[in-house]
Amino acid sequence: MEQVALVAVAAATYAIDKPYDYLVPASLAERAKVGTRVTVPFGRGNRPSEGVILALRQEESRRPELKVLAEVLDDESVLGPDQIKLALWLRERYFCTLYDAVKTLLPAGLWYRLREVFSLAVDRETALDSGKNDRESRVLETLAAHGGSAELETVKLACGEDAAGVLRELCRRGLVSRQTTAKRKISDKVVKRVTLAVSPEEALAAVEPRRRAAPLRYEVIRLLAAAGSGIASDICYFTGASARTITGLEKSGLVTITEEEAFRVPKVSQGEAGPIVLTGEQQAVYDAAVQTLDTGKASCALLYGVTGSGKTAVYIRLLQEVVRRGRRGMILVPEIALTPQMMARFSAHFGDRVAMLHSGLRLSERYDQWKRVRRGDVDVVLGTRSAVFAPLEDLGMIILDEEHEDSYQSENPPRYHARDVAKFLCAQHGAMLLLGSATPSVESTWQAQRGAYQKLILRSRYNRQPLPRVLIADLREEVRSGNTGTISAPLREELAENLRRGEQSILFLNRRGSSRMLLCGECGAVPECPRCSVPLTYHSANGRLMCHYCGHSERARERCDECGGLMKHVGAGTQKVEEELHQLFPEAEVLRMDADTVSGNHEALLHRFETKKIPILLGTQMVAKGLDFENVTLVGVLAADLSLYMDNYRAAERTFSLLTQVVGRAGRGSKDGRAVIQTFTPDNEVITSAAHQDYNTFYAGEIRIRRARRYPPFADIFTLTVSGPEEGRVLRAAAELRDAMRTAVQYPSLSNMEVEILGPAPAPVVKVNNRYRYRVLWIGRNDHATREVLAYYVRAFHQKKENRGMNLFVDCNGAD
DNA sequence: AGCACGCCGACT
DNA sequence: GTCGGCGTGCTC
Repeated sequence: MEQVALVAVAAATYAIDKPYDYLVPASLAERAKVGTRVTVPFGRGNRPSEGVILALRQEESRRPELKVLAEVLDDESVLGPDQIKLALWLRERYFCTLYDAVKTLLPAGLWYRLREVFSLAVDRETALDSGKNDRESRVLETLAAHGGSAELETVKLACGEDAAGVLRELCRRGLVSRQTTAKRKISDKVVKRVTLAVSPEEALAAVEPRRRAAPLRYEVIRLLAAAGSGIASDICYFTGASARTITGLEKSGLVTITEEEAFRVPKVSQGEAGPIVLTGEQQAVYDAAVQTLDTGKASCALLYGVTGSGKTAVYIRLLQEVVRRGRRGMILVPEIALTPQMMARFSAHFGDRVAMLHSGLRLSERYDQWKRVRRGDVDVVLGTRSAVFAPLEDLGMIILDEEHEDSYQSENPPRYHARDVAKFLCAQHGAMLLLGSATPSVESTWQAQRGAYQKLILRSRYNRQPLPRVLIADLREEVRSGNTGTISAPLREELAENLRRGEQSILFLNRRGSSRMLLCGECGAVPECPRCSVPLTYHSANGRLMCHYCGHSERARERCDECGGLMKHVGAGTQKVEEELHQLFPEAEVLRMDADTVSGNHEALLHRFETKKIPILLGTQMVAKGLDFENVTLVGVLAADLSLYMDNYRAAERTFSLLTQVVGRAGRGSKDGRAVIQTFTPDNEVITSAAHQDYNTFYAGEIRIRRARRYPPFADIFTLTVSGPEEGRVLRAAAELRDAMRTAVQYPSLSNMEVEILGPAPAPVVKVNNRYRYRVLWIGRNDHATREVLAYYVRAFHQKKENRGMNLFVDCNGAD
């Protein structure tokens, strides 16, 4: 009998991805368990690759073509049978490789980096005499210089990128041997601290002569001379240097790098743990949900609850009930930073039986939490998007709070949506999925309307506050009356009124990104990223221009590269608005909050706003969320239309949700609130219904449009993006893809899919990292048959040799 | 993707 | 003859 392992191999690309069979040698039979990570030889060159054992099989006869498992990396399985099923589902659903699927569902702290170490297999003298050409000699000398063995990366650094091929040749001749070691990528809670190894004067003197040739080295030293020492990642951020520059400085003996314990995330404060008393309405919702839960069948409910209706209390009671029934539960939130109160409440009620998983944790801490879940030490998981992969057994309920939020969709591939993953898990476990929101996604409400989801409603605000009085300011009239500014007459009056009363106001500039750029005052040139088709963003924290797409960074110049004119700052416009406010109300202090003024601690800024009673807070997107101030009685939306006319089917939904949230901010305290919405389209139904906090009207209008235009939920939109370095080839390949798919959907077997294929069209940002991107849209149904067809085309695309150097990826109902 | 194998021209 | 360029096809 032979033992055979089915392995998901990291080196397998999408086109050739499948479980590969490997022979388990007797020496590894004990440790090679399902769900353990392994290394295997792969491809013609048998280069070592990571993998995960998906299954084991006993076979009668020996298959001589099978290769043998090289190593087992884990002592215990890291992947349970449920998770293997989930990985298979992820692959099918998001067009990624098995291994990528496995990787997304394991915590990042668990990952190993493979290192290849090459050693001289003969004595030093023989080795140094054996080089057949210059390249071989250099490699052998490098190995000798490193005491006989060195990592592949080290050799590449010294001898160039082709060192790998030379080393292979030397291995074949028996001069060099290769070992593969697995090393923990993230070991513990440590950060790298960089300290000057010599006096600041000496260090500066050392780098000064080569200041022109090696400006980054100079900048790093200058920073360290001023600061003494710093964390490596911070130094890279402020100077634009790479990690390599810093290791280079270490080699030159100018700095030392030490690892030190990173500070821990502050402990969650304990909240009140008294029993939760539900209101009549909350109780009714709770009862209905428990009834559904007790059927033990997979189900989904939509909890529509206006802001302040006490959804969290219902969540906690339901999860307590799930736990009481011997099952476990999960609650997902869009962004943990905004819900410290929720974390406090959960730890108060579930104590150490709750695990918190979110981006604020260090990798090792996340790993620790994950291990607690896997051991079965917790009943409830609270976390952000990726927490949906926490390996909870006996799952009884998953709650998605604010289910309409975009952050539930991953922004890097595989671009899973936590709601869809949760739905799959609930189906597997016979669990209940509860979606909560004050402005549910149109898709979810549609499912509730047609009866596929249970409908649960919380109508009344907890402390019975009246809704704010909303005024819509018509910006067209302002233009007609000669007001060229951004503050309309009605908003001006309300602001003056608030200043008189000593109450606070929040002004909201509804614009994404909140970025600033530079613009030449003379010729109008805007510095663009050399690799992407976007303007560079100005960061005042380090005085540099940076690209948000590829990470390119350069020093900001005072004068234009083209004409020598003085550069001006332009931006999301908060600064312009700030100036205007100063002119209108010279005596009033204005607190501006955008990416530029915040730099990481918006809590401190908000605290100042609250305690110092600063009259006006002006900000971008970030002021819309999680703010709750007693003394704020006026909220102004400066340009409600801005997010409305985006090229995306969800623009209306997002705008409605945003406006509703912002308007809801006014008058959370005891005083009456007002809101002013400035718009060029005062009759637009999205804006008027948001002003009245009228979800039903918004929904009725929006679902009509979606039906007419065949947008989700009436169809699913697959985006197939072709990318590559040459625009012409990318465009041609995309057009060919479109033609091939159009032909295919006319086949009788596929013609019932009712598919529409559009494109190619350039992606919103056509060039990223020197790669052009064009898209083809497939509008149809996201069902198994369709995914099979699309998977076929993705595979075919990668197999075509004309498409070398190009890539194709698929996304369904994506965010942009 | 990454690698070996094979086929062809240039050169000792 | 043989070194090395690139085109082709496979990965348990």
